[in-house]
Amino acid sequence: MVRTLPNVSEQAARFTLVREAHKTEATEDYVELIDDLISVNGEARLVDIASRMGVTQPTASKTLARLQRDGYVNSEPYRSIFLTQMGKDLADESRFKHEVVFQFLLTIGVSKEAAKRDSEGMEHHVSDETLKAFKKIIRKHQAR
Amino acid sequence: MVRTLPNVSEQAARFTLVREAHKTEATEDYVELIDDLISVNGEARLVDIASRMGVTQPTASKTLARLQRDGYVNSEPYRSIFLTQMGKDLADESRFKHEVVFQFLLTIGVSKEAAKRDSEGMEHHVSDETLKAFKKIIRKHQAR
DNA sequence: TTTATAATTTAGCCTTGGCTTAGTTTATAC
DNA sequence: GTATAAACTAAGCCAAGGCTAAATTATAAA
Ligand SMILES: [Mn+2]
Ligand SMILES: [Mn+2]
Ligand SMILES: [Mn+2]
Ligand SMILES: [Mn+2]
Repeated sequence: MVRTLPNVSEQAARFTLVREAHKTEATEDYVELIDDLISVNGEARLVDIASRMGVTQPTASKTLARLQRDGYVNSEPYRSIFLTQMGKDLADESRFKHEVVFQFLLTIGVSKEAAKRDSEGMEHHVSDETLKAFKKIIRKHQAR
Repeated sequence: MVRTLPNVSEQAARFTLVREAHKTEATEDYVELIDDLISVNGEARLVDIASRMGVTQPTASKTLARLQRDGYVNSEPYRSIFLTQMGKDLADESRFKHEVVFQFLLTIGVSKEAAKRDSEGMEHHVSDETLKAFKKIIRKHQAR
């Protein structure tokens, strides 16, 4: 039972914000993965990006073309993928947020598997304020 | 710095799961809103659904046609929207999950505005296990 | 060094979920 | 009871992000 409805424009603004977040999700997940591949494998190949994202190679290829168009990556045809400075910055930021959410879930007693799964989606919808609250709780827990 | 990469198929499965969640997001948000409109206004009109979702009427109309096709709502042309039993069940489930996430954020000290904003996105990526952990913390906090 | 395999791209298809513009129906006001 | 306004639908466009099938390029093996 809902007795009152939220303010129309504020509710609309929230849904709009979630839609904005969805637009940047693919970008964040891709640059984070590319950065991980580079740091572990020395390079990021399309075949690995595709298999780790769980999509076909043509799908990954098309997404990477968008990322290149938008200035996050660059690459020569048939060669591996590099991050631009902008891409590297976004990767670092995304990984940090992802890690905080993951560690937070572990801290409140969620299993490692569930924490991995849920943080992959939640990370894109956590504001700086909420992230700060998460960090505080992680810190408090570590200090015991 | 990432020293090791996660298992390929497990990582892929997590991304696939997030993509699955995205597919049901619109449905969950719509049926929850429709149910709220019915319980407060007595009926759910397209014009209100559109303005509260922050989209144009044609966009809402098309989405509702999909929901009808998929068995969540029904309606006659130019008339208000009704939930099927399946739609009502999903609305209840969605609202409950949404409410738990919202209350949880308040509990850990996030402001009401940020909690409203973040819960609108997070709700769709929270597993039953995480939801249980959230509920436990809310309960603990209420008991003081 | 040729040949086979693996990686990548190209082309073309689909659904979702946005939009605008224009037409139709319903409700309201006079 | 008719005119106007509001609500809704129809048509058509677009981008993102999935897919398959086929062509191309690069790499590895014989
Ligand atoms: Mn991430
Ligand atoms: Mn993610
Ligand atoms: Mn909700
Ligand atoms: Mn939502």
